[in-house]
Amino acid sequence: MVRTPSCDKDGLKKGTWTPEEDHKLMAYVATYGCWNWRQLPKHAGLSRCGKSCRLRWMNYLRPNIKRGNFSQEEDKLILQLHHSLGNRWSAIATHLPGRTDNEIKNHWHSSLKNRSANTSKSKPNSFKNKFSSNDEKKRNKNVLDIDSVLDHATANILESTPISSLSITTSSNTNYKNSGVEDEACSSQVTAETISDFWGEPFLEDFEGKINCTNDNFLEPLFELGIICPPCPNDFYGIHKEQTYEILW
DNA sequence: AACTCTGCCAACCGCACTCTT
DNA sequence: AAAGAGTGCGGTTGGCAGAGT
Repeated sequence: MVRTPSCDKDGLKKGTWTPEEDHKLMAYVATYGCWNWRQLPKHAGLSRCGKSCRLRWMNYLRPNIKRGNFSQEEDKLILQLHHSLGNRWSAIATHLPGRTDNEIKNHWHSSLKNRSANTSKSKPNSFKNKFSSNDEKKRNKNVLDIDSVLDHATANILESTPISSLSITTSSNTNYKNSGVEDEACSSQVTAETISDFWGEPFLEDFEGKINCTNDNFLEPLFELGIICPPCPNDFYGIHKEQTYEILW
């Protein structure tokens, strides 16, 4: 879980992310998107490798991440999918909205693997519910006040970017150690009044409220922030080049 | 109360794949 | 076609917290 902060040979920080680092990453991604994970930490003022930033964003900071206990339906689905897909966690995760491959993988190794083994031995009701109130408490022990993060992001947007008329609606729930905040799920809205042609750079806009994608990496955050929507709601993360996306603002 | 054991899970690592030049 | 860069994925590690003794 919590790793002792340390630095690698390049002076890049490793280990647990601090709230300050999360603030920086969220503010940067909310403003500029994740256009290049390798370059991102440098521009965001983070002493982290791009890989670490990507992992942190994908698994914890991204909007719409679902935290807390896995429901029985989710467990059942994971078991079914694992039976047919094997350890292809990312493929399994696509069937569980809001769950990350890492979370599913951890859940499998900590709980479902044994359950699966027990089931195969035909031992109905032989396992207890592993998610006691203590487990739930543990899961929620480090929840970040996402509103404060997004307030911070808004401040950064206003201070450092020329983006205008940007309206971002997002929700998330992120754990922190000793944050003292226990919201299970938070939502917030970020509004900025300035804009540049930044958002236009990676796209070819046809001025009819549509975007033709030329760079995959720019679209996902726009989906997640509710700025554009894909042609098909079920294709939220199925970003494709040469496809037209609708602008929501 | 103190110590040990165990479960959980955030984060790292290395490999594979895709894309660009 | 080959090489390099960037990204995604799955396996594994490390350490905290709670349970047990």
